[in-house]
Amino acid sequence: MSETHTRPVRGRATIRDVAALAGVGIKTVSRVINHEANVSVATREKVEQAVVALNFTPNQGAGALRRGDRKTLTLGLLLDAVDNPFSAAIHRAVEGAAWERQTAVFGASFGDDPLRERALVEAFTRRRVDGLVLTTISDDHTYLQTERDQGVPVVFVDRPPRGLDADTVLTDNREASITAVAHLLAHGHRDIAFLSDDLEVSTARQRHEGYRTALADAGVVPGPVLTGLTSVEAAYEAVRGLVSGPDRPTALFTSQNLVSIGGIRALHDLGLQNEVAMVGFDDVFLADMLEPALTVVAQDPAEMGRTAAARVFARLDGDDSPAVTSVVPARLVVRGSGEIPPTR
Amino acid sequence: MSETHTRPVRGRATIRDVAALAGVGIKTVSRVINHEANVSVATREKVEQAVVALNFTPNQGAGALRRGDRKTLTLGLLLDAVDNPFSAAIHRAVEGAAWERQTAVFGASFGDDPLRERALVEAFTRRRVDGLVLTTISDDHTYLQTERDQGVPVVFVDRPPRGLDADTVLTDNREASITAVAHLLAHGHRDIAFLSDDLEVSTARQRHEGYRTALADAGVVPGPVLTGLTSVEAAYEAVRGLVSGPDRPTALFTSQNLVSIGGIRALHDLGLQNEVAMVGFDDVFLADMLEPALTVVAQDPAEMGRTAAARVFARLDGDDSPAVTSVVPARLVVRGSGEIPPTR
DNA sequence: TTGTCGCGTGACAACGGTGTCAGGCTTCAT
DNA sequence: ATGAAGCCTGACACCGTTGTCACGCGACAA
Repeated sequence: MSETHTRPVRGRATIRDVAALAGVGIKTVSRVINHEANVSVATREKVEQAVVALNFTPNQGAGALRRGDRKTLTLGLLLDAVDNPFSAAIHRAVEGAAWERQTAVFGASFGDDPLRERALVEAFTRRRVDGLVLTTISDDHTYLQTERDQGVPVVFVDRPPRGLDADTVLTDNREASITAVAHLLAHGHRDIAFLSDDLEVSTARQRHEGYRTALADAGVVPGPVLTGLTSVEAAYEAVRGLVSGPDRPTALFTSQNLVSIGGIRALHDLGLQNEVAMVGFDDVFLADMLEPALTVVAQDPAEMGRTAAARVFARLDGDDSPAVTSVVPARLVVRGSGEIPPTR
Repeated sequence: MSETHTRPVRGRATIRDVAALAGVGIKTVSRVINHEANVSVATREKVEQAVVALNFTPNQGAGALRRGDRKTLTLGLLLDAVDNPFSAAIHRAVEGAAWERQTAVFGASFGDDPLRERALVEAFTRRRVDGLVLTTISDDHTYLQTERDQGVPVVFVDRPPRGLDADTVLTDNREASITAVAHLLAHGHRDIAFLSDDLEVSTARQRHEGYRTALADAGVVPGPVLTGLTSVEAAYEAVRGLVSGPDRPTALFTSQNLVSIGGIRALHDLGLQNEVAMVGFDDVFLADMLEPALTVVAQDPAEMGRTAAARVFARLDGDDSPAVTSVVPARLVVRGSGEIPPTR
């Protein structure tokens, strides 16, 4: 036992301080805090007392550095925005799954900025996260190949990767949109507008495709298509303009939650909420309390998050089968706004 | 220059690999990646090329271990639930502020569980976060004193600490509740019910206190008080029972966002939404689109998050003035439900 | 008795970086 | 010519932990 070690007055206790106080070697302390075998009961108790007395908390970063597996018990989660309800539901699910594996989650928002997406991934890399769960905005994900080469599993949620073959968790946006539009068609609508955020985003493209497919299958001519609506305000103005004209469509398919909210506001302000039918993509809080209540195709973000987390951890546990794409079903929630008959 | 170092085939490039490839010492590589002065242009370029060639990303954890300040550029953020809109808004604001300081944020939810709160703080500690921003559920925060002794700044948001003197960011719940209740009184109500989640939570207690104060100041007898409503369903049932009886109150003050939602549902289901006045605490998505639209006292969670982040970073920058409590104003948003006149 | 084995233990190197320090080389004033 | 000062550079120790290995000891079989 080394007698040279003196506990510094300030600063956090280290394993050496514990060893000195307990009168054992540092390796023995390491054994105790990691619950390894082959430590006598008496020694274990001495060490545990010293741990409590010094309020010792092991430095996980230092451990990760030395440990063979080099795991930091940390996950990077990239989201559109942590305060978007859809993203937040994914976040909660991933965090819940991670917690069971003693893993902490870095949550980060890229907003609409592909540069920030990359900067955030690099920030995660510098911190040596064990895995990445990504919603992305950039249109080329080859830059992530390096990470995968280093053994860092990458799972995409909500939007598929481009230029990279990786695990992906998606809603079938095309199919769900077909359901939404078919619902409007079944209620007699023949003039259905499509509103979405940026068509550069793959989900918006697929929803648009579903919209066109459903109409084509029914032999109906597409209605007005308004895209690039990246905020509630933009959607509000777009819908306001759209339904104010003489040839207003009889129904709207708002293909994203912020667009739906803007659309609802515009219809309410114009007193048209019972004249123009509407189906939204994504459920929103209180949608059932509106008059008319909002009919939506609801994704299941919690399930998406759970599935994504399960994929990452499966990869970390050694699953090296080919990349899989999981499709989480969406469901039509009929509430009223989608069943308004055409008025013209 | 050491010729003994060979780049391993697998695994991530280290500073040593870069040094070997560039033909310089590791310390010089360190200088380049940290943008230190006194490196010749030629050397700098050689190193930069090697960094790119090997796809080198420094291991921040390893650096933090050795560096004097010992900063991990990491923050721990504890929230009720990352998918609660109020919490999520705080999250976004903290993350935004942290990003400007190259700091990543661990976001975590404790649900309703004080044990999990402590476990999460310990998980943060093990990862040596630079600071903690906490919304809490436990009723004794003395356990955090250890962290502060180690120089980790702790800032409380939304709910004040107990048994600890620390920076705190709050809404003036008492004052905001007085505003809400005074608004109902001004519209002629004399029978106002109070509904809240658990009174063990300090915010709920203060809101209750504001309710009682406003009534006492007006010489009005308190109405029914229903507490412990910790879910939308519980609030729904409580309100349903409350307004179904013969002596139903003429107005409700629902002092938390989930309680408001349950209350709205109950009133709508009974067709009483235009008979019973209601003011909610906390704004909710789409509250302005309801009929009647919901009058609320709205907190400003984004501002709370920004303020909390500013406090943490000020402390990290050496501010050692006494703990401050910042009060973020709430504002009354008049929309309709709070202006319904008493019907009895 | 002797050898083998397993248990409990600690010395030491190593993980990937950064702080310290000293040495070689210029530059420039004395 | 001599010295002082400043720039550029790398050797080396060290941050806090875990992996490896070797050692002493008691139990037990031969």
